[in-house]
Amino acid sequence: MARYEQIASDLRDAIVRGDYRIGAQLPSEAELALRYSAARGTVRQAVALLAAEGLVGSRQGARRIVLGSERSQSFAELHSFAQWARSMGYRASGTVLSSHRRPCSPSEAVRLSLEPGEEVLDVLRLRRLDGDPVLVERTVYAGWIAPAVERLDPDCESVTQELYESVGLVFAYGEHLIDAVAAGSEDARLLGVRRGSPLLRQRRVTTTQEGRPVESSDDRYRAGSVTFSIRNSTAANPLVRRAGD
Amino acid sequence: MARYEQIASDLRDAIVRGDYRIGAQLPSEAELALRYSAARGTVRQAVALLAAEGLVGSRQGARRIVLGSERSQSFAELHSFAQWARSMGYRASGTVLSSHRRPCSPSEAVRLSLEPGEEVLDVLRLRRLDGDPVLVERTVYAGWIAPAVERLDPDCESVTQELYESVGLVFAYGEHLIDAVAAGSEDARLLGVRRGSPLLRQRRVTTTQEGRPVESSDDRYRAGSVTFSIRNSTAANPLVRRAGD
DNA sequence: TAGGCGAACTTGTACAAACAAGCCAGAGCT
DNA sequence: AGCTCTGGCTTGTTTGTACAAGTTCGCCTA
Repeated sequence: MARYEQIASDLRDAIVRGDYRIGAQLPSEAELALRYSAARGTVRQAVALLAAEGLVGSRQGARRIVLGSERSQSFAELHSFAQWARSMGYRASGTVLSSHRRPCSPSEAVRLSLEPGEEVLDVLRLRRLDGDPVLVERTVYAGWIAPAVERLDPDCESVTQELYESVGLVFAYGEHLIDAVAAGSEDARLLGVRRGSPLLRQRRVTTTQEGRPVESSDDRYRAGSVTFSIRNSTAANPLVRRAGD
Repeated sequence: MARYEQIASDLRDAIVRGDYRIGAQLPSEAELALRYSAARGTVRQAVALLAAEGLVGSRQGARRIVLGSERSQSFAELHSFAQWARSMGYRASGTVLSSHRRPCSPSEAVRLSLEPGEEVLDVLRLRRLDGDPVLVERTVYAGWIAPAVERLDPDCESVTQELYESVGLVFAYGEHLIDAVAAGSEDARLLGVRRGSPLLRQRRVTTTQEGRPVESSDDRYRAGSVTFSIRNSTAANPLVRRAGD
């Protein structure tokens, strides 16, 4: 673990613990540098990390202030339903309802950087939290990873983790589109809600460290089961609004 | 504009223009430093900016790669419906349907850092895109900003901009919770959809540069009108999943 | 008392240097 | 052909320095 990560971690703990309340000022960079016997640049990297997490804000000339005190989860926990559920104290389970290969559509070819007509693997999964159906996942995997996905246990808890352990695949980057849709008849049946009831939809494309697209997925959460949370600032602006389709 | 912002801007333009395709490698830091006659640290700040936007990814030892090629909007455009709409080429309008003062509830007192029972301003707005009703906004403003809000034109296009011009108020930080809900009868009537149809809900709390909460809002978008988009990576992880409520 | 001014403090930007750690391709070997 | 290994390249981390730019607060003055 790098020095700046240690410092960030230490400060984060202090904030989460309540040593610095929301709205309070953080010590100056010079003071922190002295306290941790590090150069000012190193301290800046540490607080930049906290700023990116939305825990602290800063303005030139004024002390940094604490904006929030909740620990945000790691990328792995965002990406993997199972890992997220576990960290929140839930018991996650899931079932593969169907899985078959087919040629990719033109739009999928673009999204996954495939040749037109190349083969993909289409998987439908139902995911549960503490036994309750919560999420319908329709995932399209690029052909090159399909064999590894097909070898997975149909009731496998964490696909992300299994793929890492079996073939060393790491999900490194993701793009997410979030909107609301009405439940179709299949969605409704699987999630145990009425047709037309609201679902939170997350469409995502995930790529490896090398930038190679792995999967494209359409995930639909039962309303009320899951909320997405984002902190932003004039400096860091990850969340973007788009016109619908 | 800082040197590193110029460099970032230049690289961003090149990516958006297509000089570097998705999946292609960026020049090395040393080469960029030479090209721009800047120190390596300055170049690193520039590419860190692009990485935060999700345009490029990086791994130690290997050249940086291009992940996306779409320009993402600024914070102002995220926060202000009107500014976002304008940048996308839409015509935004809006109407205040009701506006009244009342004592704040205990939960609002916590969210807005108010004393229990302190006065707040409750505003209901309907927003349109090219004339079509798209968004119902239920906003609670902290008492100290209420007079300025009440002075606004009821059909004011951009609240954010007006508040900046009239009292110099800047929205600097925001926390957003995104989920899906069914339209209530009021929502349905205002948006012209059926009761129970899906809406994309964005609850947010916005604060000033000093970390002082200004407003807490419950915004409901008609399904299909707006999509939220986020890029993330193992390094930068702004988006977080939460259990419902 | 209200306002203006300035000094001290704090964060932002930029440069330079050095070493660590990981990636990759080509040389060389089996 | 296929494998290993090594050297060069590239990004990551840390330190130190200097100056720019914005904030804060006390002091002085009108």
